[in-house]
Amino acid sequence: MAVTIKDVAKKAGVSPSTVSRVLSNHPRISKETSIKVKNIMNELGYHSNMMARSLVSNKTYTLGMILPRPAEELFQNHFFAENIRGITTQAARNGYDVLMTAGANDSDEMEAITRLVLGRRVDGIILLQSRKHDPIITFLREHDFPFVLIGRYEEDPNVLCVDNDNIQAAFDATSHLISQGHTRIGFVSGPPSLSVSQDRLEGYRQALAEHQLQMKSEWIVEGEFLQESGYRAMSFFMSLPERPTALVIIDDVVSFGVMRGLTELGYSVPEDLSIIGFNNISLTELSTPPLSSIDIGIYQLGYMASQMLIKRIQGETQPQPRTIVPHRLMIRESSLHYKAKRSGV
Amino acid sequence: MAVTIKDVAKKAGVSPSTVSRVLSNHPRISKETSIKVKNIMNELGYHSNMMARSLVSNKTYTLGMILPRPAEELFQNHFFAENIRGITTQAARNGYDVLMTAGANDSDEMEAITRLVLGRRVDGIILLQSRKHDPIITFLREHDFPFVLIGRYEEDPNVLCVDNDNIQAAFDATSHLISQGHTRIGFVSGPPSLSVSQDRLEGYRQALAEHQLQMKSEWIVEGEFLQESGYRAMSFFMSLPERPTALVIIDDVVSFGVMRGLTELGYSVPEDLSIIGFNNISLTELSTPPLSSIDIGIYQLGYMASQMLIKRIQGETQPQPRTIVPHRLMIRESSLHYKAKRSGV
DNA sequence: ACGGGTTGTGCAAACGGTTTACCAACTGAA
DNA sequence: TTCAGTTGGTAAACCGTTTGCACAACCCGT
Repeated sequence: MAVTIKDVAKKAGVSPSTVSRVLSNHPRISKETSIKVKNIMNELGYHSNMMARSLVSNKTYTLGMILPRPAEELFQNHFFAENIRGITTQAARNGYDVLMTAGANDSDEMEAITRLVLGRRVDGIILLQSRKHDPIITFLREHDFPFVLIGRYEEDPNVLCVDNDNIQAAFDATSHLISQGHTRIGFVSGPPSLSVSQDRLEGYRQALAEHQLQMKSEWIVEGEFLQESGYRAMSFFMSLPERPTALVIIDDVVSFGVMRGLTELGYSVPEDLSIIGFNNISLTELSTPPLSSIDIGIYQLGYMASQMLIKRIQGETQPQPRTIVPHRLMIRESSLHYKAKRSGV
Repeated sequence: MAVTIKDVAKKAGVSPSTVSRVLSNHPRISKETSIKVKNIMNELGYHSNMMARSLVSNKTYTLGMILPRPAEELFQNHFFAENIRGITTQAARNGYDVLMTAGANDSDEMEAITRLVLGRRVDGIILLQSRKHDPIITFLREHDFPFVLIGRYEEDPNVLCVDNDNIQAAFDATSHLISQGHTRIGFVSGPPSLSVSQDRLEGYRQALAEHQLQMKSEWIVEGEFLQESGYRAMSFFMSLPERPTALVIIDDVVSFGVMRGLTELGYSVPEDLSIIGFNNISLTELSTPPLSSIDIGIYQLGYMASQMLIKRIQGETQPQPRTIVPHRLMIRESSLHYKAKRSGV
């Protein structure tokens, strides 16, 4: 049905091997033959069959990933979309495609990975998340299969991964609030088991320490990456005899919960409470007031992961296993003008 | 390196063909042999090579799609993420994976499609968008290659597609406002060239007509799917001598522009102006007040598209080429209690 | 005991490429 | 003239599966 290398060969009066060599720019093919064959290829509309090519070359030019299961977190959709855009764009630039597969549960997922790896469907894998002692990572390491993790894997420092410097990011966010004149700053954290929570808390600590500011344990609360957590944290803070005047908040969605609660209680942002969140989701610009946030470069995370993986596949060794994607402060209304009001302007 | 069908055959003392038949549950393989071979497969950790299998069977069990290029519209990320989740989940249920590829420009994209189709990398394609007289669609039809479009294609009624009933959706949104006691209802539209804009406007018209309500052309404004468009529309409406008391707005992001503008001018939603948007993006719940919206079932759109495509690939004929995904009214604060305030409650 | 239908399995030819080994013809230097 | 070294190309093996055809062994009714 489809036109094969043999059809081209026959029409050009050469052998299939010659056509193959033309395709791969083999040095020992004459200019003349090459041009002749290429013309015939165009004429016949030849396009090489990737399956056949993969079979013999053992390369698929495909990166695999598994679709993260729908998480409760609102942030997920944004992260997922931006991330995949970064991954796919970079892959495309290097001639790779991205294969996505889904699993309804853990064993499904494991089976999917097995299928991709052992079935030789992909050349490498990008993981969008990991658990402690992740069996998927164990599997991939055992088979010495190329993969890159977005995030970080405590158990094994040799795992290739790309991540943010969350300590520094929180440090910067906190410092920004300090620079706005705040001295009483609280922190709304996520689940304490997550390394993001730990790292951001640490950055917050360091910034306060550097400026010799008071750090009260009651100004640190933990929650989920949900709006409700923000709402609850806000209620708590506002009930304190000595309130913070600004908050560093683990995630934008949580920040929205805080903002909403404040509005309901008749307080205003940033005058009564200045806030800054993390992740810079698109809604930050739309809220009233617009929310200051740390942009963690989600697209870039995907982009770099893709790049690292392709290098790894092609045998380049990485100088170090971890790549850090820089973050950016996106300062908006929610964390500005505090001083202005205080000083009566 | 990897364990092949031959290794299994050798160890089991049978021929490769027998192993292959065990794999495909061929009826004429004895229970005995089947079990023996299966044991050996487990023992050796055998997994069949998809490339080889595809080569001979001419099936890849893969659906292809091209990554939409970053659009200006905020809504895109949410749509993309939900959509792909639907597509991939349904695909996985049927044993298919999804291959994503990206193109930086039109010709890139065309080349990518060619690669997937002619290179026999996928069994079918899902298109997330289309242009008028889309060359990609022309190409696919010419090659009689299975594909499904999310959206609709005016030029060819035979194209398989899945879409919403936007006329009905806008009808329902408008009717809802009417049921809340509004009689002066405006419409904020998108680019008039898009069929979404046309259809939603039509639904709005029909609802007003059914209730014999006044339809003033100055109560209909066009814009982009951007916040600014909403802001501008709002300014315009509020400057009119005879203002609408409620708005049907083509998109949630636009609605946020309206809400923000109203807040800035000291008006309040829904008391001064009730609004309802489309698409039900996640922020709708987070805004103050929460925004009423029409949920167009984005996940479902992807899910159905995937299903249609797989059926088409497997040779099932569809009763009709278009599938309509039902929409749902998500009523929130922004379009409620209008009457209540009017009557002084 | 014999032919005809099942059953269970092996052989070998695809599928569409790549790649190794090999060869013929042409250089050019000794 | 001869021999070694290029240059341009062919033939055949191979990648891992599937599958049509052949065939032996059995089962059953006559």
